Amino acid sequence: MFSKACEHGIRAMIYIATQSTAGRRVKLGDIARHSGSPEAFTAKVLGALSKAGLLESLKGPAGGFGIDNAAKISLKSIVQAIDGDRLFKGCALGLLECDASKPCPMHHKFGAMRDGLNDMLESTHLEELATGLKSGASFLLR
Amino acid sequence: MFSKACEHGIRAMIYIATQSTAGRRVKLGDIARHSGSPEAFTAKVLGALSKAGLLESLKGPAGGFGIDNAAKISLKSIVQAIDGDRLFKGCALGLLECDASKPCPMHHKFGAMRDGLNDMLESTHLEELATGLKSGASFLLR
DNA sequence: TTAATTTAGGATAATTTTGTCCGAAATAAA
DNA sequence: TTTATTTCGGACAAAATTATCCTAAATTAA
Repeated sequence: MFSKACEHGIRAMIYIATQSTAGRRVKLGDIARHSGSPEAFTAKVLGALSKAGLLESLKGPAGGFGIDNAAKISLKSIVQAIDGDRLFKGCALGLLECDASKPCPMHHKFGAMRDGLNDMLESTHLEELATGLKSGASFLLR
Repeated sequence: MFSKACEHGIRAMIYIATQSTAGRRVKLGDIARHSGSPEAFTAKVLGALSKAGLLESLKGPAGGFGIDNAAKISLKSIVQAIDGDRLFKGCALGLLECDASKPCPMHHKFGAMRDGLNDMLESTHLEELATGLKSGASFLLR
């Protein structure tokens, strides 16, 4: 469903969100450890998320990554920043073009499902996921 | 969402279904041409589907591939034969284990969406897709 | 039996994705 | 200023996926 890069990215973002009270920064090593992702690869993904404006980063001692508006960051924005639009706009059967006027055989059946995915990702924000994680209702490492 | 192999496989199966009246066989070259897939790679995928019992194949002149129960072949059975269970059982965030008793932060939100996907793939059968294609309501090449 | 046709399957190649390594740049503190 | 720390970014490596090639095996027909 999501690429590995995206899975790493989402997990990292959720962890960062749990730690980002009052502009506090989290270091890459911490993030990788607590989100179960390889450090160097996570750095790449966080770079993309930072470039997309979903994350603040600062170099040097006392530097690190931080999120200050977790309530406004949707899962969709993260997925889009990493995996692009393929999940939201691409044809289920891989046709280069596919729309209601000249649909692939799965187009209509797929549409409803995709709308559901889209709604879910748009309406889910980092803050609620971070809250669940902090409260012990959910987990990042298994 | 689906792997390329799976996209090729579904397209090929739909085309074969449109041609499979009364035990008629379709040749690989035909299938590849009409479903817009690379021939040799499609051969691999069809091999897997044949091994899974979703498809009959016969060697030699007058040989080829055929489907005789398109009404009973669901999209899900095709996806499972090629991509396995990852889409239906894997954790959205890539955790090795993830269930309601110790869920990842996305587990519950993801569940509803996945159920929708599962239902759609289970309730959609080759026959109806082939019918749509034959009638000109949908297309395989673009 | 021989020849032609067609799938099966293994080896190999190309591409993409995933992941690592390392030096440069920035920043803060001593 | 120097040193330590940390992200940034490019090059590189490994693994998975996608795709091709070629020979063998099966089957049909001449």
